Amino acid sequence: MAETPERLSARPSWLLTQLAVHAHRLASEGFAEAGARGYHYRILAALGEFGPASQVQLGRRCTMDRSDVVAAINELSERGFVERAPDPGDRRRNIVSLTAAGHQQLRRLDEALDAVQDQLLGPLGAAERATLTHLLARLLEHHAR
Amino acid sequence: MAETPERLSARPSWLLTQLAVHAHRLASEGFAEAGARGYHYRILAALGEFGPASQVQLGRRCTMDRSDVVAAINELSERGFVERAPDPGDRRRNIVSLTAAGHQQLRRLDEALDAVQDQLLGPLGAAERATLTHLLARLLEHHAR
DNA sequence: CCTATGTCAGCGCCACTGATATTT
DNA sequence: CAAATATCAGTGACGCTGACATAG
Repeated sequence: MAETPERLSARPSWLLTQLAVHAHRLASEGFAEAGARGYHYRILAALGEFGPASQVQLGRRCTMDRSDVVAAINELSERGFVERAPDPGDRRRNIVSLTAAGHQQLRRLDEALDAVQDQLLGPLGAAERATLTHLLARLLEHHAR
Repeated sequence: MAETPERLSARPSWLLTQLAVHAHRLASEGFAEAGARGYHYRILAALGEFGPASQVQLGRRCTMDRSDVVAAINELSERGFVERAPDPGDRRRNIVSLTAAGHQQLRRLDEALDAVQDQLLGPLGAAERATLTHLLARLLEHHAR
C-alpha cells in the first residue's frame, strides 16, 4: 500500500523532506486565505519581533537571500503592510517597518499557523512533541553553525 | 546572533522546513557529482526495489506527480539509465525498467546519500537518531493516510 | 460513456547566482 | 581603492493544474 522504497523511507533526509512538504502545504493553505506566502510571513514576523530593520538584517533573520527580500518587501509594501524609508544615517540602507495593517496581517497569519500546528503534529503526545522539537532545534542549530 | 524570530524558531513547522533545506542541499551536492537530482534518485530507487513498473506506479511510490515522472523518465532514458517499453497487456501503459548503467548509477547515488547521512544528523547520538527517525516516520505515516 | 494512462504546457514557491549602481 | 547595500534578471528544483489523445 504505502510502497515507498525502503532506500528512501528509512532515511531521515527523506522523512524530513516529505514531512516538510506536508508542513508547507498546511501552512500555505492558512496563508492563502490571507493572500500571503511563507516569505511574507517571515518578514512580518521578524519586523514584529525585532522592530524596523534594513533589508540585509531581514535576510539574515529570515534565512532569505537579499534579492528575495527585495521582492517580498515590494509585495508587502504594495499591500500596505510595510514601509520602506531611506536610512538617514547610511544612505545605502532602507529602513523597513511594519504599518498598522502589517501588524494586523501578522496576527492573522500567526493564528493561521497556530491552527495548523495540531494538524501537523497529529497523533503525537505532548512529551513526544517536545522531544521532536528539541531534536530538530538541536540539529538546526548545528547546521546554522 | 542567531536572530531568527521566536515566532518562527519555536515552531516545528519552521524547524522542519529549515532542516529540509539543509538536507536537500547536502543531498544535492552528492547527487550533482553524478549529474542527478532528487527525482532521478527516487525513480531509480523505486525501480531497484520493486522492479519494472508503469509510470503511474512510479508516481505513487515516489510521491511524484505523473507529469513529473514523464520528465524524469525522459532524462533518465536519455542517459541510458532506464528503458521505456510499451506494456503488451495494456497498451496505455509503459513498462519502465532499470538498465545495467541504471543499477550502477543507483549504487553511486546510494553511496552519496549514505555519506551525507552523518553530516545531516550531526551531533545526535545513535539513540537520538533512532528516536527522531521513529517520530518522523510516525508523523509521515499519519499524513500519508 | 466513463475512466485510466501518458504527455505537454504552464504556474507558484523557495533558494540561489551574477551583474550593476550607489554609498561608505 | 575595497566593502557593503539594494536592485534586477535569470535559473533550477519541486510540487501542482489543466488540457489533450489514446486505450481500456
